[in-house]
Amino acid sequence: MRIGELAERAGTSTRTLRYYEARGLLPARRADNGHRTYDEDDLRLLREIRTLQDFGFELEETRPFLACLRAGHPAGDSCPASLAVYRHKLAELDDLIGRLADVRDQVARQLAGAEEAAGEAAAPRCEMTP
Amino acid sequence: MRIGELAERAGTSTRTLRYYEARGLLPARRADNGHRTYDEDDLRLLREIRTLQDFGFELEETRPFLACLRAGHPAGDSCPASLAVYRHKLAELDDLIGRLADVRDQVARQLAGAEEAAGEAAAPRCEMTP
DNA sequence: CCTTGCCTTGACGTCGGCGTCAACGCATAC
DNA sequence: GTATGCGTTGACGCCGACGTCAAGGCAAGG
Repeated sequence: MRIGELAERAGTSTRTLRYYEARGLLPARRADNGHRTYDEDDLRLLREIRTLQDFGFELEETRPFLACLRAGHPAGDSCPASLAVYRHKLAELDDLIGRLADVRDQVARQLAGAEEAAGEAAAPRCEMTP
Repeated sequence: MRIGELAERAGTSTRTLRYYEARGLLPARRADNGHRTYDEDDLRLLREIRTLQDFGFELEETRPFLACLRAGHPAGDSCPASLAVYRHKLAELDDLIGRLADVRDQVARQLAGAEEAAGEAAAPRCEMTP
């Protein structure tokens, strides 16, 4: 399988595959004419990368999962190093979500306060009106 | 007040102030020798920018708040355009937090599944042991 | 006179994950 | 012969908010 076919089957681009190879994530064998050659295992590895990417993992963080698959394990997360990445990402997500929730509440309060101030300006001294 | 003093009083850098001027956010008057000159109002505007930046607002999104202050309003969020930015950011945050929460749960499930698989491999057929 | 310290403009570097273009080769189909 | 369609490498562009360095000016103090 050449680069174009692999890209299409994985729903990505040839540029992406060359980039992964340059980063050492997904090295390719070469045909006599210099063309990159891939097999079904490469497709599995590529899909592992893409899945993790969709979850927000950085490329570097996918390495343990790839190593795990290459070592013959049934899944990319069958190895301790992969689990460590999971835990790290989980902590990262919890922290981020927490901070975003704080910001969200502060913005909501600012908005509520500003809306109230605008309402008072539009209809002042109306606290007792129904 | 010159650029260095303003930067220090706002807890930022001179580079940042020049950047804001280049973007048209915080223009400066000039002294005879070409040095930028700022006053207390500029400090207020700058603090408004920094506060919003800390909340994750983009620089472009701070413009309505600055215009509001320049128009003489008591707060940057005393104007409808600012409230619109608040609401937009709020929706953005809710969306982002929701998607991150989804990812978080999926990662957590993956982790749980992988840990269970690893546990079974280490101590197989132990469902009945206490 | 010379150093120190503030200021000026201009321009390149950073980070991640590619997109996009250039210029080229090789092979098959017409 | 040539048009089409695959592949190759190299290199610059993008996004946002600056950091950092270069080269220079100008004023006060020793």
